Amino acid sequence: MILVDVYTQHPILGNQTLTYSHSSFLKRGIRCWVELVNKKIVGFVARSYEGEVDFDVKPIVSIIDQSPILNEELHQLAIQMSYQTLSPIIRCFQAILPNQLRPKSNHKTIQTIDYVRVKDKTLYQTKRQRQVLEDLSQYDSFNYSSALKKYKSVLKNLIDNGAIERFSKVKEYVEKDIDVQSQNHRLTKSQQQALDAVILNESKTYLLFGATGSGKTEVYLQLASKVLQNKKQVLILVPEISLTPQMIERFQLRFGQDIGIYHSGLNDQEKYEQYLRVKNNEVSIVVGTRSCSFLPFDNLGLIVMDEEHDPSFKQESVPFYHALDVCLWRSQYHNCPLMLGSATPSLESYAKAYKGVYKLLTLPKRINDNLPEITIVDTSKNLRKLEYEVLSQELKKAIEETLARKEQIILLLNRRSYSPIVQCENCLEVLMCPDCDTALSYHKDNHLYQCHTCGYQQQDDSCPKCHHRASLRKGLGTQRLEEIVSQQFPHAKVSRMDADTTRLKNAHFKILDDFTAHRTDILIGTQMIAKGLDIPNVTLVAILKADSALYHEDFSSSEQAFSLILQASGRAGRHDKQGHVIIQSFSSDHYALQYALYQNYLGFFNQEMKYRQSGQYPPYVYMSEILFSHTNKDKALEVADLFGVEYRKNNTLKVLGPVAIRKLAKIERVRIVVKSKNFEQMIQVLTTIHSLKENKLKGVKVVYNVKPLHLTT
DNA sequence: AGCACGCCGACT
DNA sequence: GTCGGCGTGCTC
Repeated sequence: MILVDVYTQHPILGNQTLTYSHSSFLKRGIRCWVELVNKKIVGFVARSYEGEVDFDVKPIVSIIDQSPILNEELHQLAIQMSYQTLSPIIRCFQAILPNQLRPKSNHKTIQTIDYVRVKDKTLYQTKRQRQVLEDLSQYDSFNYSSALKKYKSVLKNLIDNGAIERFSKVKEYVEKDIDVQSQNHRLTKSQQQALDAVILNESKTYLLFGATGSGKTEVYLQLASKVLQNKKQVLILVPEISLTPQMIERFQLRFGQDIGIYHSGLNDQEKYEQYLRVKNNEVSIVVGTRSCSFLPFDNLGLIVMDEEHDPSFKQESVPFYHALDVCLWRSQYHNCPLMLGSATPSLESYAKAYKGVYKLLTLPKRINDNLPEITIVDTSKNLRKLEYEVLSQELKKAIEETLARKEQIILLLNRRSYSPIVQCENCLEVLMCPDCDTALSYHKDNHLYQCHTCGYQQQDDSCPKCHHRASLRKGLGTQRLEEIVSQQFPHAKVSRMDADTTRLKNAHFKILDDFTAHRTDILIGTQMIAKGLDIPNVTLVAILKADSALYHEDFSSSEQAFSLILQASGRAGRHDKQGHVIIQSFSSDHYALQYALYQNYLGFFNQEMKYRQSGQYPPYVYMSEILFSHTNKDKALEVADLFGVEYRKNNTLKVLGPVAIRKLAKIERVRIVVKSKNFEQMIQVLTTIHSLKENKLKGVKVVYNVKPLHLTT
């Protein structure tokens, strides 16, 4: 009997396969329909062989693919990723494949378009039919629905006769015509040095360290055109929000239509079209976000990861991979350089560059030599005043002056909603989400109390404790900030960009477009507007609660705050105009703010590395987070304890926890953190203990977040 | 995850 | 004697 082992999308089966029978051998990586407890699900062939088993095997229902849908490289990558992230391999396949091809049970069908073509020109009965055949024989193929509109029933008759054949093809990307701009792009001396330092056809990682506006993009562009001349492919990864129309345009103008763009604004079909263009070698340069790191290039010559420090490169769900690890792996496989670029590199990357693991390339100063002036306003003095000022006197004055000069302003506040805390006016009880350990936020636009972690909303504002009205709205969110700014500056046009206003497809493009075209004066937003924007007329950027990132104590909170301020200040005065940055903060003497004030990355790096060393945090150790979840807290704790005891038996690991953390959508969660000096060893210990104890889980779900960027709260 | 099996209390 | 509560265990 021919047996086939398949991976299936099944929550409890980790990397175990199920065995089915089939009439012939199947190559690994072929998808098929199989039956599992009366349900038809998609399976992914792991291996097939001749053999017998002692249980009843069911036959494979049907085969989906004629040939494997993952090439050898991506198959190996999936195996590696599954090992390093401790995630089921099927989840890695899913991450690698475009949604349309994912081995789930409910995948959508791939869109096809129907065409007609002439098969036999002699098969006509009427004059009209002869005419139609004559018309259509001019084309290799003709769109079916437009042919039907044109020829109506004559076409149908000809199809019935067999004179015309109807067939379908997968819907394909239609190439756009773009004029290529062939100007002379002069490089500065340091840009040229950076460009010359990169060795093509060799797997090496470079860190291009340069402030915003120092011309990193031009280095990428010139490097890319060198690689394209060698007939190799280029992958450029950017954070989602940096993929603005201006950025896309810049690449398109340089390389013409031979470029793929991949962002979250595309739907599954559009993403699949881009995927096919890469697979069929129709495109040799792609600019896109995290998921692009898996595109099926067969001859990569360069990978660029812009804004390398950006947390959006790490996926915050299973398989919790970091695009940087994927890029490192692919750079080795294709023997090509990997270039990381940032003004505020992650501590880990800069430390590697410092040690010589990565080659450090520095772009020293802004092209126009015009750094913004940064001011810190200490709002802790304000606190004691009766009326707490949202906008300090200094900030108000700066806004007025900027508006008077007809220049634009960005206000950053890392909290959406109108007010993030709602209290009962009688007993001061805070309104909480019934399903999560999260306070409800008040949204003024729809008068709803919403939970930002699970999406729960309610209209009722009665206190669950004393049934009085909960009408004390405390704290400041972007909605309220928008209201205050509009009141204080009635002549300014204000717009807001946060998760609430960008929910609709392409909504953020529109908001940014209006701001770029100066149809709005003041843009208020959460940190999504801190990155990538390049608007010449913005000369004032203010961060309203710069230390909010420093509050939730986490090993990386200083790094996040420092990077946010420097990224945001990079938005101010990027061209000939003098920029100004105002930072409002309660803890103005914090070193992250002080080093940001002087734009001193190296100073911050050195101080932060001391803290990381004394606390034994990354990059001095490798860290993993293990999350246990169940509706019942005691059950989750019990299983976590079991794992914790095993971890502690291994003296190469430092183990923290287990501790119960915030409940999320009725699911109780328990966390263990382990640290190790040796990455490989850490993975092996976690893997061994997992296989030892996985039969003791009893419904408790375990997920691993290897090398988390921050701890789960 | 679902779904069947199974062992104990409340009820026609 | 039966209906149904949900604890336990399996899925090729």
